[in-house]
Amino acid sequence: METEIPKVYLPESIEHRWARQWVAQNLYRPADEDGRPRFCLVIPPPNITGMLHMGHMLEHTEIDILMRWHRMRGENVLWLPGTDHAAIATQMIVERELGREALPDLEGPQAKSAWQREGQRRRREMGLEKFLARCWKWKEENGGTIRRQMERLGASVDWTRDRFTLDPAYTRAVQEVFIRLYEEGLIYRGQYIVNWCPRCGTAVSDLEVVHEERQGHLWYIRYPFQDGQGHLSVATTRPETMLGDTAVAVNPADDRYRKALGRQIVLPLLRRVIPVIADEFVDPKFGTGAVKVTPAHDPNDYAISQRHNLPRVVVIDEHARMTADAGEAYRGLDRYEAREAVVHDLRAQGLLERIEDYPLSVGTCQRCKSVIEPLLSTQWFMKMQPLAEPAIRVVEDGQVRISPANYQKIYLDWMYKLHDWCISRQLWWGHRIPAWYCDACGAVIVARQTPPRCSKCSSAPLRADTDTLDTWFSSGLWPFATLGWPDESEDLRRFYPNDLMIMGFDILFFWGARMIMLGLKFMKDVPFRELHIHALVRDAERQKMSKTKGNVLDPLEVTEKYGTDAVRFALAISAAPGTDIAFSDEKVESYRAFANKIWNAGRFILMNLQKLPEALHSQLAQALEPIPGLGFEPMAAPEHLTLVDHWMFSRLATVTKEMEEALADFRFHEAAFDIYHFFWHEFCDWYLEWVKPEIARPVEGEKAPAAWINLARVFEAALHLLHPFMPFITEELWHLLPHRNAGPSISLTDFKLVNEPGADPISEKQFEKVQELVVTTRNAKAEMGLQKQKPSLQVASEDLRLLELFRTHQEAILRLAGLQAMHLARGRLAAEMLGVRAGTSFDLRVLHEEKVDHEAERARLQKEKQKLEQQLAQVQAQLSNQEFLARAPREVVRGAEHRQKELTGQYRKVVDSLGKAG
RNA sequence: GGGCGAUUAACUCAGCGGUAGAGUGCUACCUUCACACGGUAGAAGUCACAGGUUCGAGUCCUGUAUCGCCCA
Repeated sequence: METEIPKVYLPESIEHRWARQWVAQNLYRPADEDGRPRFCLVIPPPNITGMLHMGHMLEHTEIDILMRWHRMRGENVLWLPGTDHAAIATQMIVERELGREALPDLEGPQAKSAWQREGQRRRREMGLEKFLARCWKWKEENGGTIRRQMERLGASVDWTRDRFTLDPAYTRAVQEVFIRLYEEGLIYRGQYIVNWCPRCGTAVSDLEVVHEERQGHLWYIRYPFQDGQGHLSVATTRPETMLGDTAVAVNPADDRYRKALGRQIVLPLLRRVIPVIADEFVDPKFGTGAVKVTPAHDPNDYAISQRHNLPRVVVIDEHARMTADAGEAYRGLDRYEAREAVVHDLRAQGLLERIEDYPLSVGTCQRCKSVIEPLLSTQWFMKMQPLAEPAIRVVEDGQVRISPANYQKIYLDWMYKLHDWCISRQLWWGHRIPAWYCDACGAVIVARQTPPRCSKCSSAPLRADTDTLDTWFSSGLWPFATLGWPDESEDLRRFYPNDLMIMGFDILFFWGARMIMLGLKFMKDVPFRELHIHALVRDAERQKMSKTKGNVLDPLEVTEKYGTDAVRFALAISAAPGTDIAFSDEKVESYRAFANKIWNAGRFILMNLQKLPEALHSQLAQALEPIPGLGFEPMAAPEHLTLVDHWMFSRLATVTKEMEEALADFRFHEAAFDIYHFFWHEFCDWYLEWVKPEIARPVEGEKAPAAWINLARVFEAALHLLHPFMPFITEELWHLLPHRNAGPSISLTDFKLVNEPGADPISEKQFEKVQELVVTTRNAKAEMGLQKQKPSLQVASEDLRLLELFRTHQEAILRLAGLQAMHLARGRLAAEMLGVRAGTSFDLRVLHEEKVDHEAERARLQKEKQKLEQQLAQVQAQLSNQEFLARAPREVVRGAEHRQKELTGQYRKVVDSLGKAG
């Protein structure tokens, strides 16, 4: 029968098909409650504006591996997908679209910001309702990208539970949380300095400000005393803010300024009279030790103003332009134009003492990179202290395990010094703050429904708050709001707390911390038992991937090129906890080769299977099923198991257990390496090669040969171990095998993963001896240039059982080592014969007729001698050390003695041979 | 300024008290009927540096250097 299985694995020919089927069949919707343990993880929701990047691909690969692993263990698994409305990002995109429609002819680098400005203008023109309709339209048309990408990559999520943070049900949860926190006094409204982005036109939280080191200046300005007697010099990085100064402050302990305290100063340019005050906050070492105080434009100065009851003069507005209070000369200027004008005017008046270069850290908007303006503004805040305390406790006492462990410390450090969180945003796309204002009496009313009139003075109508909530506010509820909260839903009961959360470090505080705080607050329990932080994917040069650098890889593109499984495997095997991943094409190529290897192993088995009589297929099908409670123990009767079978099943059991332990600890790289090594270098290189003749031989009769049953069983088990890492290729191969009750997917078949009693160390040791014989022989043949020949071999050993072992497996040894015949004899081989090799417990000699290259042989022996001398010196030093003998554990000493004996034997042999060869 | 992490083969990284490892690359040989995205064999490392603890240190401690990240 002709094979139709291609020689080279072509992922593109199968992946799309399986991806579609998995979704169409709702394969990953968890079953109704049936007594099995459940395993639940909710996705860290990607932005609707986004596309999947390599970070997502790594995140989803890690999650998917664990989901599939747990599913095969027979657990009822829910991986809940969804997306985040991404307020600022979405609004920016839609505004830019509006701007582009209005100014279609613009081009060049300036176009973007012009469109943005025009779009903002048009947004206000069209009003809230129309703008939101436009956003929803954008979402419907573009927001599905992530979902399509996830489907393509085979993420085993339950699409029937897909969630979006602006879903009506989710919105209700957000409102409910706001109202309850407000009623408890944990949310309040007030006037404070906030981080204001002049371009986005909204307040942002501390976390959304990115600090950048920039080269700036320190301007030293003279502030004359009112009495005309001298001046104070103050240093500032932002001279334009002097227009809002309402004091000069010095440290009370600073003797230099003792006499200045209490005196009045005339603020240059504006001629406002301001006092000199003493405040502990002032650092005497900064600048001159005297600092200007600008309460409306600096958070520290604001704090000083509270302590000293200073006025607050706003001189910069929400567009970063100077206000009327900045003085007629500067009114309307941009903050940087104002800086130049102020410096110019000060210099003209002789008040600019000097300018120094000064590196400073500038806060920029995470979203649009504009320089953040600290602005005095009325906003809504969440009190963090009462929420943070329990969230600290659950991590400290291990109710939430954060891994890798060093992130636990980072989390705690951040939590200890948490400030109140500014949660209101001057954006339209998002969750409206459920607050209304009575202009008649000034009352603030927070309510679930629009109140018809003021609850205090009964005036009507009321003015609705136009602000929305920080997007991260809604994501903080994700682990329970996605499951139906505030209703006491079935899902909530079943799946909360989630078992696990996997996210990138960049959102540990944005999401991780807030999920823990809000989960504890509203569910009275942690949101997840474990929080795992995955690595960062960098490019091949270890550079961070970024759009500006142009080194961003599109996972879909890489995937189409090499196959999803290869990319997943490359990511998984590189994902050592705590290390970033340097991702390169070469790396993926090598795991594409692995996929190809798997494919061809399958191809070999399937091609030979096709030659078997149909009747035997059902017997093999039986062999492909796990034994309940035992998993993939060998099924054939013991008398049908050869050494290589015992060895293989033992390795299978050990590798399974190692993978289980590695995955439980998020050591994806180890689990991936374990199966890689097992499949390629044990299953393919040894087992498959060993049983090849049995498999290729035509079978007659009614009974499937034991070799076939064992091989089919090991291969089936290996496919299961590979499946979480490489779902597509394993799915395809699995369906080509003759299963009795084939289900829709390998991922839904139970696989008993831990199989502890399966290990068989005695068989492993024996097989290793055979391997040593084969490898040593190949090595000797290669060294003598006899690769193409089939020489005979002499083997000698004092160990009769070893000789018996070799005799039993003579056929395979001859074939694998490329020999014609093997002569076994008791004893050792005389070293003076050329071509003798000493193994640890046997000698061998390749018999050959060709002339040996004496020079090469001598060089090899010299080198061998040197190496052995070195190793011997090491062991002897150890064994001659009385302290070592006295204090080291006995098995270590015994190991050293054994090693010394072996090395000495080998060394003598080499020296003898050298004498002969020289 | 405060904190954290890294430094191991040409490259990318594991290993974290008891004989230095892998993948890629490199060298030689092999187109043998699963696979050249393959097979067989091989070469390749003062484990950043300096002290210390220990019978024994890539592995633990201290310091130094270089690089990276986070926070202010």
